This record gives sequence, C-alpha cells and structure tokens, in this order.
Amino acid sequence: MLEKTYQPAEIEPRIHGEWEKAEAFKAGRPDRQGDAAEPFTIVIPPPNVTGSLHMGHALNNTLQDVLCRFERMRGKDVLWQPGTDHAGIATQMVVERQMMERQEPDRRAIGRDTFVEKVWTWKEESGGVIINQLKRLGASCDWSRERFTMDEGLSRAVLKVFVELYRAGLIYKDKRLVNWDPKFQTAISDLEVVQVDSQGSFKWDRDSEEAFDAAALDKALARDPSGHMYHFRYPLTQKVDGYDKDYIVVATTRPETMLGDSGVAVHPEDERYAALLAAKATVTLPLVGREIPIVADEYSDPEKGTGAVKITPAHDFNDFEVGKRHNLEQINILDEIAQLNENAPEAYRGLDRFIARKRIVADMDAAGLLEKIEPTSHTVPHGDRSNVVIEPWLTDQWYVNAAELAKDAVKAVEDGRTRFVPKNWEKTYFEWMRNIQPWCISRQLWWGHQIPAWYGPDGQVFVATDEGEALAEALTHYVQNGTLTTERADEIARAGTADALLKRDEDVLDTWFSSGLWPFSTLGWPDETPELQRYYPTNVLVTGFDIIFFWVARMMMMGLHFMKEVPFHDVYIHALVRDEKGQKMSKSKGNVMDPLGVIDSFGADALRFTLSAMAAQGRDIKLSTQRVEGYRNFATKLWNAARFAEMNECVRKFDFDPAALDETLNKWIVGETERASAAVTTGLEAYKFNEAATAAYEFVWGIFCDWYLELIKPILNGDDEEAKAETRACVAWVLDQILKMLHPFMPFITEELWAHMVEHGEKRTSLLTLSQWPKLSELQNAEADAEIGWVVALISEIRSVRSEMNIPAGAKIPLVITGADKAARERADRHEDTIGRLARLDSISFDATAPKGAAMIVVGETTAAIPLEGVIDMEAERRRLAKEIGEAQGNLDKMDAKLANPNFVAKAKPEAVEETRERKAELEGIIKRLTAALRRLEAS
RNA sequence: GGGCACUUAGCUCAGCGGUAGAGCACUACCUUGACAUGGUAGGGGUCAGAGGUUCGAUCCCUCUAGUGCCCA
Repeated sequence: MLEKTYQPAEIEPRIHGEWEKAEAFKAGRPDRQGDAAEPFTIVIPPPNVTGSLHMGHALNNTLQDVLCRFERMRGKDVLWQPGTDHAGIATQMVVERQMMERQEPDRRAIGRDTFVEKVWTWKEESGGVIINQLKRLGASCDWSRERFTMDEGLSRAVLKVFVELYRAGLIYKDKRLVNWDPKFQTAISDLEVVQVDSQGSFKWDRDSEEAFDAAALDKALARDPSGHMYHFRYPLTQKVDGYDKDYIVVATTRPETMLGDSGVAVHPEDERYAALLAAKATVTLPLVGREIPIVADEYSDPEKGTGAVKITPAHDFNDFEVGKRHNLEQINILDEIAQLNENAPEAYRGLDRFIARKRIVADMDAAGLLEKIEPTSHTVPHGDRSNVVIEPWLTDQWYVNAAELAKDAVKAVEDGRTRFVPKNWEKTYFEWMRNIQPWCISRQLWWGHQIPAWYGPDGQVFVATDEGEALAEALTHYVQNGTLTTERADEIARAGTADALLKRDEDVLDTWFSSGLWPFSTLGWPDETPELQRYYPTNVLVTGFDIIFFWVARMMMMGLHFMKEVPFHDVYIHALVRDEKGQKMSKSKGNVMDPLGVIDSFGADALRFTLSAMAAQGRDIKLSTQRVEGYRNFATKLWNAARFAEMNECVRKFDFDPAALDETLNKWIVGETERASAAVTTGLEAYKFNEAATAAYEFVWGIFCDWYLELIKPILNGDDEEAKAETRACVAWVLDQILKMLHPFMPFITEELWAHMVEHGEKRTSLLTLSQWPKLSELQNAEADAEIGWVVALISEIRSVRSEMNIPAGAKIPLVITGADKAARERADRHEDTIGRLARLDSISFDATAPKGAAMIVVGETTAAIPLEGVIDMEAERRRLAKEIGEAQGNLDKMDAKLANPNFVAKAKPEAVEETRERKAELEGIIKRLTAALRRLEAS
C-alpha cells in the first residue's frame, strides 16, 4: 500500500538508481538501432565546468528533458548529449583563488605546465558539480557519453578547425583594439563585456566664483571613477585669423586618455571651426607638449558639447576608426594592468589609470586649462567576470573572419533549414549575424586550447596541428629562403624538439571556439564515427535568448562550414526566469531562488512541472514558491488518486479494450483520456510546454479526480460484479495513460507509481520511461459525453442550490424530477446512486408537477425540485431564480440582437449563425422553465 | 537613437475574430472510507486609452500612454 503522502526526497534517489541500472537513457539501445527507430538528438548547451545549477539551467534542462522523455516514449532513439565546457577565465580564476587562499605560490611562480596540471586536478576533484545537480533535476542525458571541451577528442577537433580555417584565410592575426580586462590581463569578447550605468555628482565651472576643489572631486571619484564629463582647453599651436580664441575646447569622460591623443576632430561643415581647418591648424597637447592636427571628420557631432572631440586612436573604438581615416598616430599609453606606461610623460608613468585621471584633472586646472566638469550619465564597459572597467587596448590577437562564416549561417535560417521558435527571434539572429565583427579568439590565459601556431626567429608564423608538422614546414621555409643550410636543418630535425628554431604562441583559444564545435565534436568528429552519421544534425537546440550569440551563432557557423549541414533543425528560445517581482535573479540583488533548495522542499517533479507550466512562448517566467507549492499539491493529488486505485484493487487486465466498454462512465472517461493525451501531444510537438502541462493538469485533477473517481464510487462499492470489474480495469488503464502523459514533466513520481500499479495481477517490472506514449483514437462517444455531462450538471446545480439555500452539508434531501422525458428518466435511473451520493440526496422520484415550497433546478431540458417546505428560505429562492433568469435573459438578448442584424445572418459563417440559433433556443427553454418555477413559487 | 516584447480578476499569468479562463489570495460551509498538500459553493474583470477594419474586436491594423529587455 502506498504511503499516505508523497515523499519526493525518499523516492527520487531510488528512481534515479533504477534508471541508471537499466541504462534507460543510453542512446542506441539494442531495440532502437538502425531502421528500428528514428534518432532524436539534443546536445546540451554545455554548462560551465565551474558552474552550479541556477534557475535558468533548471528551466533550460527541464524543457530539454521533457522533449527527450516524450520522444523516447514515442519510440525514438534519443541521444541527449551531456557535458561541460572548460570556461577559460572562470576556471583559471577559481584555481588561482584557491591557490591564494592556501597561500601557495602564484601561477607565474610555478610555471605553466604545473599550473595547468593543478587545474586538471581541480577539475577532476571539484569540477562539474552541475552534472550531479542536473541528475537531481531528473535530466535523462546519456551520461555514459559525457564530454568536456578539453577532452582529447574535442581538442583534436579544435586543432583541425583552427588549422583549416587558417589555411582558408578565415583565421588571421591582426593588431586591433580589443576589450582588455586589466584584472585577468587578457582580451575578452564583446559578449563578455557588460555595460554599467554611471552617473556622477561633481560639478564645477571656471565661470563660477569658487576655485576648483580637487579634494571634493577625489571624494566623488572614490565612489565611482566614472560619471563625469571633463571639458579641457587645448591651446592652438598658433593663433589663427578668423578664429577668435587661442584654444579649442574638447570633452571627455576619461581624462587620462588625453596623454594618448593624436588629433582633434571637428565636423567638416561646422562653421565655428572652418578657419581652423582652412589654416590646417594644430594644437599643442597640454601636459605632453605634442603638436597634433585638427582634422575634419563627420564622427564629431556639432550638436554635442563644443562640437570638437579629442581623438585617441589607441584607446577608443570610434577614435581608432577616425585615426585610421586621417592617418593619426596610435599611441598606447597603458600597460597590461592599466597603468600608464613609458609613452606617457614621466610624471605619470606607473600610475593606475584612475589615479592618473585625478592627477591630470588637477594638473589641467593648475595650467588654467580646465573649462568645466559636469556630472553625466553614461555606460562604462565592465568585465562580466572580473567586474573591473574594461580598456580598449591595442594588441596583436587572432581573429576569425566571422562575417564570412556568417553568410551561410544567415542563409540557412532564411531558407528555413534552421527554424527559430518562436519565430521572431530570427530577427535578433539576423541583426547580430549581419553586423558581426571579427571574432577575437585569442586569450592571454593558460587554461584552454593553446593556439597551434609557432614562430620562427624572424617572427614568421607556422600553423599546424602539431609541433612536428610546424617544424617540418619551418625547415622547408628557412632552407628555401636561405636562412638555414640543409645540414643545419637536418640537425634540428633530428633533435626531436623544435625548441631550437620555433616558439609556440602562448595564448589559448576562447572557450567558445571549442563550444562552437560541440554539436559534432561530441559525436566524434573529426573521425567519421557511426554516431556522427546517425545523430548529426541534431533536432533542436534549447536555449535562452541571451545566448543566441554565444551558442546558436557559433554552432551555426562552425557546423555549416565543417559539416556542410546545419547543426540543428530547430532552435527553441525560452524565457528568462525572473523573481516574483520580475527582476532578473542575481547574487548581488540577493533574490536568487536556488533550484536545489526548491527540489529539497517540494521535489524535483514540482519544480519541473512549475517551470513547464509557466514556459509560455515569448514571455519571461516570474517564479514564486507559492506556484511551486501548488504543483507539489498536484503531485500529492495524483499520488492519492493512485492510492485510491490501489485500495480498490484497480488492476490492469489482459483483455481490457478501451474501445469495447459497457459502462457509460467508462466510455466517457476513455474519450476524455483520448482528448487529453492528444492535447498534450500536440502541445509538445509545437514546443507549447505550458499548454501541454495545463492540459494534463486539467484532465487529471479537474476530470479524472474530481468527477470520474467520485462518480464510480457507487459502482466500486456496489454489487454489480461485471460493472465493478470493468470499472476497476478502466481506472487502471486511465491511470496508466495519465502516468505516461505526465512522465515527461514529472518523471519521478510517475515512475514510482508505475511500479506500484499492478498489471494483470503481477507487480510491474518494466520502466515507465521506456514505455509507449499514448496513441489513442476512436474512443470518443458523444452519447456517453452527453449523459455524463447531464449528470455532472445536475449534481453541480443541486450542490449550488444547497449551498445558496444554506442546506446543511450533512443533510440528506429528496429530489423530484418533474416533466422528465424518457431519456432523462433513464439517465436518472442509471445514475441514481451516483447522483444521490454526490449531491447528498435521500431519494430521487418523478412527478408531473413540483410540490409546493420547493427549490427549483433547471438543467438543460430537465427540471427538478427540492421539496423542503419550511427548510427553504422562500425569499432567498425567489431571489436566486430571478437572478438566474436575469443572467439567461442577458445572454438571450445578445443572441437576439445578433440574429436581428441582417448583416450577421448574411455574412457570418453559417456555423456561427447556427450556433447562435441553437444557443437562443436553449436559453429560451431555460428561461421558460425558470420562469415557470418562479411563478409557482410566487403562487404558493 | 535602433530593435523586440508587454499592459486581461487583488497577485502571477493563459487565451484569442463569435458565451472572458486558470493558479494563488479572498468569503462561507465541510475532518463524507484516496487526498485538509483536501472537498463544495461563491464574490471579483468598460481585457491600458483613442481611433480604424469587420456582420461582429480582448484578439487584426494605426496612434497615444506606461512598463520591460536587447543593441548602439
């Protein structure tokens, strides 16, 4: 016998063990190989190896799991490919922090090889906790195939891709501005930069009475170094006729960058500066003394500030472009930790950028060149992991020509080879892909795939999959150009190391370079494996919109280029999970809801069902524990329904055929079951998770538990053995269908109940997760639907009247059905016990007219009376009837108005007109009967 | 500034060219042999506002107001 309440914490680990024991989630199960089953593949968007499960993961993986379990039950050969990525910066950071805490020497002290070894040790010991958390969520991945982006095979894929793209000219080295993270001392991609709003508070103007107060500014900048616009006077090298001042005013939010200025730009049509442009005037850069040109460029906006902007090509993305157009010098004044370097005047060298900022403002004031400072609101780029201000910095980096690779990726979506669901996300995708910038793939880290590029003594680069190949190439090259003699080359070749000639590039590749290969590298590529053959392209990628650029874009580019086929047919973009107030969950706000905590309190099934039921397309999820609690209650409800079935010996029979039943109730419920399973199936096929979940919920609670189980109690307690046997078998059958249709959402409780449901008198040993998805047809029965609908309506009406008439819940009352036709009489006879039980009646009788002092009920064409003279408050009954008549009349008026409109009758769909006529007739009947009841009441 | 959404019951949200729905919350009653993590009944809505299309608009179109997100 089942326990009285459902205890998820007890059940979940055990069920998990059973799935593992049966290897239920393994792709290519013996019965599903080859033509026996269609493959269905999802690759997990690889979580970060340092990560732990947050609500976003919980949603993302719940949806993937729902799809996988659904398709697995539909007989497909499902591969849900799990794994993690190596998360370059994040992982290196975690290990370095750990070393610091243990007061061990830092990574530079122990050297690259030892450090990388340490990271591997960390990974083996503590990496991938998220994998176990995913298991707790119930994720049915093929865990035997778990992959890691730094695995041997995946690393081989990375090398091959790099070398091939290099040889195709799609990877190249370039000196450009990158987003430099001075904390981690590495380049990061645009996507790893977050814009943070800054709004300063300090204000000063040289026209004001007071002197500039450097200490006050310091104080403001201590809170936030950004948020101010500084206006400086740059003196003209020579006075120019036709221009009334001897200086030009420029504005900047980053004063320290002035040390790297190599020009001032004004708009070519800005009258104010025409004389300066005509005279090819220059300014002398204050504090530095460099003479720099004033150039005409449309980049400067005449409407903004003075219309003149300082140009610092080496420290600003826009200025970089302006500088290129005018051939301005690129002067890098910062080192890798954002301190002023030797290109700055001596007084500033070695200063941190923000110290220098304050010093420069003070020095400009001292020189009488500070015009004003005003608070401004602007966005400042920060590293998403380091949380420090990012510097645009001029370095040599490796780039992928993303614009070229993006062409095919765009086309594939235009052609519909890959489809976005919901469709509107393709706009975001197109927008991004059509404006894609060169992708900087080198990172100045030690943890990751080291770039397979070697440099000769003259800086010549040799890109190859391994050192030997690079060396061979280099030797040929240097012998050919005469740098090396053949003898010397042979000697180097024999040494077994390239050290004498080549030096390997120290940088590693962006983590996403390897993750972009995930849909095929995990299947064994570059080897031509059977898995690759069978499971690529994958069916769907499930992800949040914020990750379109990370996952979708890169996987599309790489997949199309190397596999010549899209990596996935569908991209399902789901919502973001927010807190109950609609705010993004974040650690700093302290509003994170820990999925594992939720699982502990309510069970994984409740969390999963909540996320599924709320996953409406195109809308974010505002999650509250109350909602989870509600679905936990649903699990309990299901549990108790199963318990009821068990208590009543509802066992599945060999010969049970849902299409051949005698009892109306059973005919009705199998039809409802068919409708529900069809709704769930349709919902899941269309990625409408909320519709699927709600359809199942509605059916299980609102129909099966609320009505069917209640309605059959008289049969189960009665002495019609045949009816009892059929009903028991039917309950068992419906419950089986319920467990199946709920399984994708609530795998644990359904699997547990499945095991408890005895089948043909034997304890069941097969697993639900490998059972067959309901495929029902031709179980609808209109007569049964009408009959049970009538019973349900009658019971509801009686209950309603009882409640409104304040008839005590415990009191049993008589019911007199008046004016019943043959059908109604038969129905009432057939379901006498049921109606009596659920409406708490002591008798049902028939009479031509209603007795005096009775409450009246109208259900369709049936009129019934509750004759309780003295018990019933006649005044209340009069009010109730009048109200019901009023409501019906209101509806009738609407129908009449429609039908009175000739345009409606002429132009509306015939079905709509017919429906309106039927409704009108129905309402008229109801009003007639209710009015008759009211008259009788008034007459008595 | 460019783009994408959203505005429906007290709250959170479904819905969608033809009787406005759910969960939670609320009110009243009920420990009846599966379930109080429950049952029964009930109250509560000019579907943001203004136009337009249509026989008919919460739904389609336009504008307005407000909110959120992404990208500059």
